[in-house]
Amino acid sequence: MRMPRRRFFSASTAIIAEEYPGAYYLNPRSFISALVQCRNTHEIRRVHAYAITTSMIQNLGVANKLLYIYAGHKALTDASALFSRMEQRDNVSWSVMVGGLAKVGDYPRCLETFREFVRSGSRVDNFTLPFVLRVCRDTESVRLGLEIHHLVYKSGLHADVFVSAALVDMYVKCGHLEDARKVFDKMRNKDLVSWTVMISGHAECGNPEESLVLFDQMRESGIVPDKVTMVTVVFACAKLGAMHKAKIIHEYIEKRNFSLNVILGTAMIDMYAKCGSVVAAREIFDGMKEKNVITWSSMMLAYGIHGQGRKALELFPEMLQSGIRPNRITFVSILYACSHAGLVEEGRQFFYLMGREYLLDPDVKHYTCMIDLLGRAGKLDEAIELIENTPIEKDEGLWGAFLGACRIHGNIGLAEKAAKALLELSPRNSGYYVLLSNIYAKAGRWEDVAKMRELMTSMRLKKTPGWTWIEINNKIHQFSVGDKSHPQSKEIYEMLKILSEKLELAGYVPDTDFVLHDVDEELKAGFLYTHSEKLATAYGLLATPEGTTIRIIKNLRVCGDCHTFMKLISSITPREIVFRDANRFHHFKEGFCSCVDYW
DNA sequence: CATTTAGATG
Repeated sequence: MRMPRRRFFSASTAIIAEEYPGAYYLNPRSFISALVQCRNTHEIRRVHAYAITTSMIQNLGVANKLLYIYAGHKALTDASALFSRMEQRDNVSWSVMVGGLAKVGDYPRCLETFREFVRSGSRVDNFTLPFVLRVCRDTESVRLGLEIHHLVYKSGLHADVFVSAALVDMYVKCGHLEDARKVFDKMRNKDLVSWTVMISGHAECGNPEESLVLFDQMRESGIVPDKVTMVTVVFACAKLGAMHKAKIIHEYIEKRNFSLNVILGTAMIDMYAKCGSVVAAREIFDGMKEKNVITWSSMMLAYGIHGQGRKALELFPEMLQSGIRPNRITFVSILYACSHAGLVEEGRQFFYLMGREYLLDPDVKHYTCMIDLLGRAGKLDEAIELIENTPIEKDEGLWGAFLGACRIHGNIGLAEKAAKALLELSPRNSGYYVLLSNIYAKAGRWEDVAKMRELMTSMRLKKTPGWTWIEINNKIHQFSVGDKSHPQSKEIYEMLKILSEKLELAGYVPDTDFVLHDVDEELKAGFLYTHSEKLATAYGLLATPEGTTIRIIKNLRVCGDCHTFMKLISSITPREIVFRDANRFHHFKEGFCSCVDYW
């Protein structure tokens, strides 16, 4: 009878071999191959035990591989135990330990191990440095990053792409974009990873336009993007909100046959939603084979920011049907959708459901949605009661939502309460002073408005400059209040003049409550006419053929007067306006806005 | 025997 051929290259073989100690023929090479096939910590431990009984553990390659495999399964306790018992260690052993600790996020021990490594007199190498650089990923640890950067230069390792790419990544994660750029510019061989890190860094630090420029430069330099690059580019597009660019990126992804895996697909749902097309987002969603809880939550949020709360709610049972359990972020999306569509009862039900059915304790984000939901609906007393009775710690977002609700309903007493809390939490954020000031202005309390202004001046706070931009012919045009820098500025202002005359005939009265200063009405109206969102709208009307949807984006919340203005534009011209503000989308059509005037 | 980059939160 022919015996089946023995396969030595599997964990099970090694484990069987353990029961047959005669199987001494396993050499280090096959041992390592066997290790790679272990599926869980339990199997690794059995092979480890066998390595000890056969003395194979004395082989440094075997021991290092064991360390590596333990680390790969996040079994750092096992790895540390082995590491501390190893009689000899080389750079690989140290690197694997440092890397493993960094990966599971145990930064203190990672750093401690790295220091011990340096003290042991070993030379740091190009493998250890990228690992230890992972420890530095916030503004506090950037000092250590600088130290390591210095070490890199002293050791001459900056020539290594892995080391340089890790340095670039470190600076980006710490928010030091200029330093990242410096290292990046000096690289000789800029690799795919360092390009990708630069692209995501710019998107995260508020310059997504530069991300897209870098993406083009990367391709020009002959580097072919991979899935990860595409995710970061899609993320940049979402930040930018540029529909035209989004379509180009989408076409590129299709042309290059990138498979729509769950991460890329989810990023694209978010991109289309934030570029103003919930329909396109839904198409991506429907076309995805694999969906996880993040995919579902993103689609619900997409409906939420477009004010289509009911559709977000419809997805919930479908998600359960497909076997996905909601998590806390799913509930943030759901509650957000409820609040932006005025679905008070539904929101309440989900708020209780999350605790009762899914045993998720609502956190400050969920409370914020509830405050927003109740506040918009005018239930300010109920909202403040919820705030005062909750055991959770209240943050800026929560009080900010409440203050916003007080503004809508003109409740000065509660607004002052919210503002007091906010100014304690964040005394240097000018937005809250402005908001409170607007509330005073609306009530005609000009003395209080003046006080707020004085306070801001004495603290040297400035209003965050508002800017609005519009994408025309694949180019981005940006406007600030009173802006005259645009080459077609003259035409834009003429257009605004014509529009305002037409609108006034249609019954439009400028709502001067939205001007901070106590100046006479005519002058106030003058300020209003040059708000950045009006300039961008006027330019959109000028530069695109009739009937084209105008898509604009603002970095702050839309001004109330501009909101009225755009509603009227959509009634006197055959235009739809899709407007993204810092908070949500407004779809203006035939005189109405999808937000039903709550925002 | 080892190395870096990825998606959702008023």
